Amino acid sequence: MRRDSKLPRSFYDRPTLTVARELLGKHLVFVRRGVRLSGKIVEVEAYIGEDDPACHAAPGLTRRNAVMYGRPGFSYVYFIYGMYYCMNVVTERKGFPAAILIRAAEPDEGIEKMAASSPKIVRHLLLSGPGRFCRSLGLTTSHSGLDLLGDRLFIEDRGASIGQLVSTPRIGINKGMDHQWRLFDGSSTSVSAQRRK
DNA sequence: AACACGATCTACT
DNA sequence: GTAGATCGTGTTG
Repeated sequence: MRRDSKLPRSFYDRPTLTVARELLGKHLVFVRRGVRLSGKIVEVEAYIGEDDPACHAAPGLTRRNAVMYGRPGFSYVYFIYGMYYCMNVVTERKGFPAAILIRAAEPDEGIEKMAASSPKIVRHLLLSGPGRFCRSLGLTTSHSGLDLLGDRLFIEDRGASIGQLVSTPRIGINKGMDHQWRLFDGSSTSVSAQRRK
């Protein structure tokens, strides 16, 4: 596709909620073994600073969350529950820990490859849910800390739009429930399971 | 060195 | 609706 549509560093170097809102409708691309795998982002969650109790940076700087304290526009992938990976996009200036969890996308390029990684998952749900998203794409902690302005993992603006912006509390956490920092496209059938308010 | 738990998903009742 | 899988990470001793 068009290489000039790759999002610039300045896109990520802004308030996290602004970046999160604008990430919806953009296409995330992962080049695996020279093959493009991609999907249109339809669901994200924002984790902002050490004062956000649900953010991995709440305990302060550690080996694991270090990339969140770095420059914006890098990937942060972590391992959870002994078997899943979750991918985030680092935002805001160097020194301020914040990131956006990619929770779901609508499969686009490389759907057959994704299906091979996640057999018996319906097409439109191959990238639905943070764990499945990484599983279907083949993303692991070895892909953490990658520059999203590089050629292996990046996000493109293809001018796509989303149906309807919806915000709810974040899922799967027991702290920081006072914020509506989960954003998704209410008209997409690829958004992860729980849709309650 | 030992321990409790987690930004999840699937299978099963 | 709920339990089980399965292990890196941060904390405590």
